[in-house]
Amino acid sequence: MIKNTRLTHADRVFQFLKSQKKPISAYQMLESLRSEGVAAATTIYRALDKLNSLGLVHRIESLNAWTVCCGSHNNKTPVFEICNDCGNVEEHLDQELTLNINKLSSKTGFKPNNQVLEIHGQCGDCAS
Amino acid sequence: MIKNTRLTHADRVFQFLKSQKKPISAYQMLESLRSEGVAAATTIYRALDKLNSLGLVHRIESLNAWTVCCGSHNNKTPVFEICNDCGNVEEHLDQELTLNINKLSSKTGFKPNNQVLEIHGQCGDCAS
DNA sequence: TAATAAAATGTAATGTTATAACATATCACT
DNA sequence: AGTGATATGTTATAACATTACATTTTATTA
Repeated sequence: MIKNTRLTHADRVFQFLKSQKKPISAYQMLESLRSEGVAAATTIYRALDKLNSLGLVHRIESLNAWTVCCGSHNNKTPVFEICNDCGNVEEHLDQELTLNINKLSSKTGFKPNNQVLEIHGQCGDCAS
Repeated sequence: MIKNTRLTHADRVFQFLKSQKKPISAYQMLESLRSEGVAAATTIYRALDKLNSLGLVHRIESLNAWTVCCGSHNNKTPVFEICNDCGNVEEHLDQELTLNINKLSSKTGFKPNNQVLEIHGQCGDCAS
């Protein structure tokens, strides 16, 4: 008695993102998933909304693009290192950085809720 | 013999941004500066490019909007605290946080070049 | 000062990202 | 089979950003 076998477009978007090495824009996803029956931008954005609220994907604000989450965050805030040369993006979780963000917030009386930490530069591979 | 008194649209954009408390989108600037002769989006974007490369303004990636720089950074990376309630944005320079970012980078072999640090949440004023 | 080079701006079109409003289809469950 | 919930489609449009090329204005200098 198999249940919930239904494959939704959100699943397709997630599978597709997992197969990609770099962040992908919503419209790129649409083009790539048309062959699987996804017909409209709206559907992609709905899928991304859902995946995002499940913590399965991240939006990279400075790229207007999306990528899968590395796993679970354990209360650490994710930091993305984005290579200007090859376009690869790595997600990192750093305890100290997380603490310092919180420390800064308590200094300024700000209650953080969602953080965008994106570092652009050159990755180790491209530097060598 | 006065020279270089010419007021360009870049100056007008800068003046306007300085008069605003919250980040402003390019098209909002256009609407506000039409009365001063700014006629097209292109002009706004050109002005922002220039001001940005002079370090006079910042783009807030997660808002698609722009704000003046707080002053000089002294090698510290700016962090923006963005209030979800009132929309105010504060720029902070934090030594420790800057060190953390650099430390993380040296750990991962990444050469940082430009950082996007934007914290969304609730500011002190709105919390009380 | 007329000629010219450089900088600033305009115009028009288009590309890209994101959302809104409403209709329809599909699935899960009784 | 009927019903409600979820998923998807359709169409239009809003919001943000860039391109290519023409024109105007300013600064320079012969």
